[in-house]
Amino acid sequence: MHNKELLKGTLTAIVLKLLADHGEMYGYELAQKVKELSGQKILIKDGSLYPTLHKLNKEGWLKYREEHIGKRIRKYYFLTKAGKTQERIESEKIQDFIQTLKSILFPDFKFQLR
Amino acid sequence: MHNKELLKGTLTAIVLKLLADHGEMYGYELAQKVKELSGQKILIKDGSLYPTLHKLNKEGWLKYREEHIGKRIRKYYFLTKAGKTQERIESEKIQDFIQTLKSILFPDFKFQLR
DNA sequence: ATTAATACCTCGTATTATGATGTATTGATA
DNA sequence: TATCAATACATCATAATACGAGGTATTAAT
Repeated sequence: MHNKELLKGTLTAIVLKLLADHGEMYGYELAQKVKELSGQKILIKDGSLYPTLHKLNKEGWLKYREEHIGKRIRKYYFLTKAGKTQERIESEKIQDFIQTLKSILFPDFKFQLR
Repeated sequence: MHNKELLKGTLTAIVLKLLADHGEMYGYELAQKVKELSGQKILIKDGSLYPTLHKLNKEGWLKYREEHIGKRIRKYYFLTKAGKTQERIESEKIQDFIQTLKSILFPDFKFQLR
């Protein structure tokens, strides 16, 4: 994504959504999935991802279990009950945001269905 | 808009787009128009608007003429040639951003037309 | 007379993704 | 076997940007 500022406020929703869709995932895997789904346009950096995962964990929206792959550690994150609720809230927020943005930037399509 | 962070990076595009659509407008009018078009969801604050207008002016994307309404001053802003070009660039960026976001958050609608 | 709306402005603050930096393992390849 | 890319985690200072707080002043409404 060329303009980094546009991504502000979206990372929480993205992480919650991916975990909702794919069950448990580890950090590196999440970043790869975002890259894949976005057609290499959104490249989540570790500097963003890990602090976000820690924050969401602190909020009580996700937990993790550690898995030892050889000598390497993976932390598989999964949504809590509260996290599943929050995922719906966040997704709705983004959808509403998109609609609102469109109403200003593309007002010609005022009556589009989605 | 509930989440302020989501608006980050959109204000430039919004201002350029409104001026492209409506010709010259003054600051206060721009804020009102955004409020109206967004169904009162986006309330641009003076603390954001005026610095942005000054920045865009500095970039050479818009100029203004002053009009004296009684003892009150209005600054009517309008796009320069460069500003019109930039407006298209910014709008495209936002549209691309929206598509990319959708591809992650609403992947079910992968083949939607818009 | 008082208040809300209009109309402009500046500056410090909060938020958040990133860049820089670090540690370490594993797989590929020359 | 040495080197490099990819994997996998982490922390912290920085940059960008909308906002809040504060300011000045005019005009319309009550």
